[in-house]
Amino acid sequence: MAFDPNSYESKWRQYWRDNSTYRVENPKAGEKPKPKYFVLDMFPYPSGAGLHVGHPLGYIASDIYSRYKRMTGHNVLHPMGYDAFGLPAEQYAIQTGIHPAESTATNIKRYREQFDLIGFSFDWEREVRTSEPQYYKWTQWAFARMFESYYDTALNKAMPISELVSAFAKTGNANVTAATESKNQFTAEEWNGFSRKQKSEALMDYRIAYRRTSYVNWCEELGTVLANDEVVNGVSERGGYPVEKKAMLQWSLRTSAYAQRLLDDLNDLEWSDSLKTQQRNWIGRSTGCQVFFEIDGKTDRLEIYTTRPDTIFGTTFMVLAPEHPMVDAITTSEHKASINAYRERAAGRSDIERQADAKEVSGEFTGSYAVNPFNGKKLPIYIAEYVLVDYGTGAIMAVPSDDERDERFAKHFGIEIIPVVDRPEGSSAADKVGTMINSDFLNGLKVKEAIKKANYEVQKRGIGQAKTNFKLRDANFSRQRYWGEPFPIIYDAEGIPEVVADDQLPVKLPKLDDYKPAPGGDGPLARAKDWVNLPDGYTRETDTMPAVAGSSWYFLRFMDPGNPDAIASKEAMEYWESVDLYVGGTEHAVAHLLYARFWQKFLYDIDAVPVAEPFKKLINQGMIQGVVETIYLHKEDKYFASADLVNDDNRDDFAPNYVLVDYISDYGFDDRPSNLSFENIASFRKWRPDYKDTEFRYGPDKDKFFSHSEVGKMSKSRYNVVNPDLIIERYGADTFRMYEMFLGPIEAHKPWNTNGIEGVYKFLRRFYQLFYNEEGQLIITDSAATPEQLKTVHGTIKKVREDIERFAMNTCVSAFMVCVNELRSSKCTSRDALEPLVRLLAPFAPYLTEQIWSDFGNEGSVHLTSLPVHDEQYLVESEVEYPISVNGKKRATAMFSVDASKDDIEKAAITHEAVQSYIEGKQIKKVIVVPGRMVNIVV
RNA sequence: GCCCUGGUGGUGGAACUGGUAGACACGCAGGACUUAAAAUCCUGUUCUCAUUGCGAGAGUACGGGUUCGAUUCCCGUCCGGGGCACCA
Repeated sequence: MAFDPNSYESKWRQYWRDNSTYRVENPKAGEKPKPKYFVLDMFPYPSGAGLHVGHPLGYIASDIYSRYKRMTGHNVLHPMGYDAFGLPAEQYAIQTGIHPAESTATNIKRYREQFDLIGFSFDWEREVRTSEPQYYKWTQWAFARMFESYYDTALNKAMPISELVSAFAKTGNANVTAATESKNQFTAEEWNGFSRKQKSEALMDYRIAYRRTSYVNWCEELGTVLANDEVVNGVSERGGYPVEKKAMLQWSLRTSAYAQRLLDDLNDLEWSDSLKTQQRNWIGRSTGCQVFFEIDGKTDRLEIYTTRPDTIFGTTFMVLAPEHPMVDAITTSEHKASINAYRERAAGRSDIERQADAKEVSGEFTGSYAVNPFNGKKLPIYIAEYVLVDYGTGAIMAVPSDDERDERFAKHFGIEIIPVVDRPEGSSAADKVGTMINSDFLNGLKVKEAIKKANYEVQKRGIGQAKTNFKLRDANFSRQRYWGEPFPIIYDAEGIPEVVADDQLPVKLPKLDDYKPAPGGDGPLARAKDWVNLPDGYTRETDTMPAVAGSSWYFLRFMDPGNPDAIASKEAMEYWESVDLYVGGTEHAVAHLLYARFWQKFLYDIDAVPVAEPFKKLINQGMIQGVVETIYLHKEDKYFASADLVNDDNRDDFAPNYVLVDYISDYGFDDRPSNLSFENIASFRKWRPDYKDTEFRYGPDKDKFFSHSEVGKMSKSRYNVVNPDLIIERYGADTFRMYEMFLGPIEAHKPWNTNGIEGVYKFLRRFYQLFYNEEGQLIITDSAATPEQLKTVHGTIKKVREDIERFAMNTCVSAFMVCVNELRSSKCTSRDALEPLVRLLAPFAPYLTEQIWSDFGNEGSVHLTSLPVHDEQYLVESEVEYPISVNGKKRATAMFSVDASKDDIEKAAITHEAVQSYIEGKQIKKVIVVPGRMVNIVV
């Protein structure tokens, strides 16, 4: 019987399922547990398109690693679940009326089939879905705890809000060390005199989950608010709809309070540098100085933030953000009209418009002046868009000599420029080098010393202090959507928010007939009157949580998925602790990973988890890209033109149309441009009946109709999704798995092509043929393996183990190929040599190895055996081949015994026949012998 | 603009701490088997020159440097990919 994966793969799929081969147990009380290892994949959003060939890349690598760990004595937690809340299912529901839960369940079923097909070793008994009430109960529970906590900046952790309440009652808020943006001050007497409502509002300024009016990214088309990272180039990431700034009452999480810890704890993680840098940039720590400037003729002081207090003598004007709260108070009557016009214009402009002319200089004078605290100089106060209201204090001291933007502004408005740093040639202001000039007591100091001195002086004179700033903003946590977690929040008749009691959780989503947003910026839940209105005049919050909520802690639930009393039991948490290896794409480098780290730290603070970081080691798999194929439709004459008829001059006359990639021949070849054959054109017409009579115009090459080909993301809308099912049907899952690994390093981005898949298929067939004859009978014998064969096998064991450990699955595959090629040419049939190879290959090709293992007459799965260990004795060489170089250029090779002395090797090398012509008549200056490596003769 | 990455044959890639550049695979060329094709198997395949045989030289984006020796380390330039972007 010839090699035929289809003949056995489905059998083993069923076997693994029936026998729960991959079930993982938590250790029982009193039992001495095996060392644990937690391998996690970023769980997918179950979209309607199903898995494409890009998704499994990371899953396969982590599956191999999990199997490797399992076979080397570890208790491996390797679960999978679904990030099941999200926008697409809801939009689909709006279009079709099908409940998101229903379409999501359908999609999940499809995903599961595909997962099973590929042969992943997930423990499906631990599956989680973020949209299940028993899961989101704990999302709500964590939110409730955040509502009931504040961040103590002295203790550097979250604390119960009740402690803050008693502190307020005793001493007011003047001395509390709590993270807040509020400037309100109140005494104990004032606090005690507050109404319930006033107290509630005051506490909102401190809660870690809090509600405030903030400028948010409002997307009218989607009817919801979006987070900054859901907005790309001023349009929504999903759908590409315009996004505007809007002031709305929104739930937020005080992520900014955790900025320093999120930054510090990065250092100990085994993450790539680029990823850590991305997180650091996002957190955006800067150290500077907060300084108060008096305003001429006013009692109010203007607070600014600068990283360059040394340049304070170069300040020639001040700038406020247009939205700055002090603008009204300082604008003089004759400037009111123009200031208001400017502010209106700024408010009406979307981010994309602002960015488009970021280099444009605009601004408006308020008519007021600030006073430089060091020299009393009067400084005109402007407002301008280039100062952002939500960074620092929303106001700056402008130093045109040492800031590019200030310089542009000063030149545009004809404002004085005073040089204060004598910079060396070729350096810029950002380099912070040079010597201070025109700066009174700072003169003669180097910039870095001057910064320290200026900080000191500011503090001494009581006009400010050194301060650290972060770009990281609080997370906006409200969405006006249906398909997300309801907030565990109710409002009493006065509108005071309260958390829903723990025993009332989960707050389940109500049934709805219409998923469209309700009018007035309310979410669809506002339509569910029976659900919203509670006895005693209470009402429910109608916003829902964003998609990041459920994914911020799902890894914890896998530790103890069914637990009704906690996220997971204490024992389970202490045993599994955190994720040892996390594999996923870079698209989640910032948002998901940052939120998950924040969530974990909060849970750590309230003693709900034992460690403060969720993911010890992280590997980013690259994206497998698709080929995007387009053909050109003439806009006026409505015919399709072959790509060779389209050039830069007439390109605008054509509208590009994506073509289903299946209809394209020859893509991926440089010398044979992608094209549609006659049959393909017929298929295309059938696929798009609206074009069934459209003419296809050929270019000079009359045989072929060319399409335009480029590499791009695989997506349903580009019709270029390659489905793994078809590959598996043709070659089997083992080939698919190994081919994806063989494509290259796991982190690399690469376009999908099947050019090399035959090579991997051939390899597996040859592996099979080592064990079976053409009739499908085992041909293994008990004859002794030769030393060469044992060397091959043990060398392979050693290399594969090392390469798995450093996640180099591609070189593992080639090591297997080399091994099989060698054993094949030496006609190896020895069980001693071949049996370990079955176990070694098992993590990569689970189906074939299981079949061979069973044909060997073994009971039980090969995947529950142990990985072979290499025996060094088969690898020791008596002789080593040394390259002999002359002046670094290899000229000959020679064999030397491993224990040959340096001197012997040197002597033999210089008398070696092949090198004579290179050293003849020249003086040998030096001979370098690296034992076991090489010889270099320097002449 | 700033930050992070990467640049190796016709192609995907290998070379882990500086030590035989191009493993493995695809593709291509030639051969065997076949009436023929497919499949399979064998041989060759970095480039240039030479070729009757031995060979010789160059070569890891480019230009320098350190070193006995550099794909690997350092400096500069160019190009690709990703992220951030008026962050004071």
